[in-house]
Amino acid sequence: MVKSASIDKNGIRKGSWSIEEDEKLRVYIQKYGHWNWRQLPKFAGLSRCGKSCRLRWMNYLRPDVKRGNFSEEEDNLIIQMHEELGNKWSIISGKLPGRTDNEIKNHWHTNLSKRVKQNQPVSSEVMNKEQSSESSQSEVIQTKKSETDSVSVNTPSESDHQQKNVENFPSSQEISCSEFSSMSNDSVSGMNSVAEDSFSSMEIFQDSGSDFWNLPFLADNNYNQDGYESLFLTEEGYMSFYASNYDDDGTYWIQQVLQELEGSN
DNA sequence: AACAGTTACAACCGCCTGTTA
DNA sequence: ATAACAGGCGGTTGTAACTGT
Repeated sequence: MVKSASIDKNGIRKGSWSIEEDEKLRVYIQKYGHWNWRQLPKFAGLSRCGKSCRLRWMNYLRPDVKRGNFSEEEDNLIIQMHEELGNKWSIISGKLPGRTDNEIKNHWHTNLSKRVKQNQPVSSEVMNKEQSSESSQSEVIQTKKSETDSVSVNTPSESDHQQKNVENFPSSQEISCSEFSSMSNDSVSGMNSVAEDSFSSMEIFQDSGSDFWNLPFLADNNYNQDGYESLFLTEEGYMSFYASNYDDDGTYWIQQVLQELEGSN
């Protein structure tokens, strides 16, 4: 269901993400945050462009991403908001905690747009039928996914690899922002050396004039120290940010939004 | 069982906007 | 004022999985 992995002419991996890549990205962001998407893949040891990393995190790896079938309330809200706003998926996703714009967009194109075209009233009977058949499928997918996730976490070689990458960065608990901003070049080059293992052929990118999103962070010394000052978000702070934006199933928010929409009509 | 058609969704691409120097 | 950068958005594509014949 995903694009097969490939490597483009610049040595950038494209296509489906492997479990190892997911784990590298997840571990890195949970530890350091996404301080700079362009530079992140290098420090995380990923042969991906920053844009690809951002998308993977936002649409798949983020801890608050809710997966599985859409509830009737969610469907109704999407249809109603799409009537009002059109294809403003990011705004719509903002009203559906745990749902990404990509997911909503896909769901719209594969299910809801047809339903709307056919002018089918959203009958709860039909919905329940559909959902029960859908859920049986998605449950299988979910089970498979969670299985692979747990396997990846427990793979020793995988965790060793992550450990290797992460160890070279000072932990967020170990170093303050001010301390880091005055880090020695040795420390920084130590970090760079991590990525150099993965990007030893970085020179090939230097003559590329393509869009910056497609390029991994070039191994130069002109790093922006200011940028690093916001690097070390604590994991707790990061997680609490997300946690504060949604409740368990998002039902409360959906009710609120539906009320708002009804009120504005 | 084999093949064709359809569906679902992860991922890519190009463009736009906001920020910064 | 403006150019470059960084992040974000929406449209589209590719393909695994599913369904029908």
